[in-house]
Amino acid sequence: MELREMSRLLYQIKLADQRVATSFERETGFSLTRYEMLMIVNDKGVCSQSEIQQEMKIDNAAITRHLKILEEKGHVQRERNVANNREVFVRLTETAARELQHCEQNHDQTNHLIAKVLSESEMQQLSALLQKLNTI
Amino acid sequence: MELREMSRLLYQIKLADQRVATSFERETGFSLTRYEMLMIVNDKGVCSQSEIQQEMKIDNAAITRHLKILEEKGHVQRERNVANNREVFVRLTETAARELQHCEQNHDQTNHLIAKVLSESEMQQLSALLQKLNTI
DNA sequence: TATCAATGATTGATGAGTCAAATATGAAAG
DNA sequence: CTTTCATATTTGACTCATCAATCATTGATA
Repeated sequence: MELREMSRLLYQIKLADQRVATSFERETGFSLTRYEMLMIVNDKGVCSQSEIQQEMKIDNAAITRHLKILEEKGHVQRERNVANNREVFVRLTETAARELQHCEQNHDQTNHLIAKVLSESEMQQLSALLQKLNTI
Repeated sequence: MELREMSRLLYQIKLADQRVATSFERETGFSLTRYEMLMIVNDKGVCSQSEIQQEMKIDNAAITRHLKILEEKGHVQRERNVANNREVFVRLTETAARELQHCEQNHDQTNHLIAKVLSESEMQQLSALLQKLNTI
């Protein structure tokens, strides 16, 4: 593949990301990144910021800043690990846990933005291709 | 598809975008967005900023700012359209045209970051899926 | 022809990410 | 013990996007 085609393909990824992220935010009220972050905390129960960082693969600075805002909004609680004061433990607040559940329940699977343009199997295809890309 | 899976998929797109864009920049010396912008100007010969905007589908403000920098770096020239002073005409400089050609020629197709993880047909598959996503 | 709406570009404020440097704590070794 | 190194988080400076507001120009119209 020529460089020109390559750049078109990569630029398509960028556009898709932008569109899809803003649609997600409009539909759920959470930014994609923060939703993902909250779900990770939810799955783990309690975890340190670097655990979140490892799962999300974004910069630590970004993690700190998101959590600061999520804390201000009352979505998470943070406290230093008494056994290791370097670490900060993060957990969901109950209101956030409830809110996320509602989000999940209200989510109309067939009517979701993406479901309108991609079938289930296409989504799986896409996921597999992206997974390969994410090994770069 | 459940909301949780959906958010994972969308987050994969975000990560892929980030990785791929930084790799592209490392390899070519141009940011993906600016490379795309320069190639569009190259294809069109001379064009107004709003033409670029329509092709790239990013905010006009971003266009203005990129072009300002590309002009400072000597990659493009800009001048008002005398027939319509609202418009700014953009064209590549000769040095930039040469530089882009070199870029294209030096591009090692088999060894490119993405070629290492995706076959040609997978790239086409990906492109088709993204095209659908970009109709949202 | 004076006004008003539409068009094209720009600017300012904000959000989300990066990297690099700073801080704070803990662990290990002389 | 105290120095030194590693780990975890935070902060600062920067880039690239967005939206909303502004400015300049053009064209239509009353």
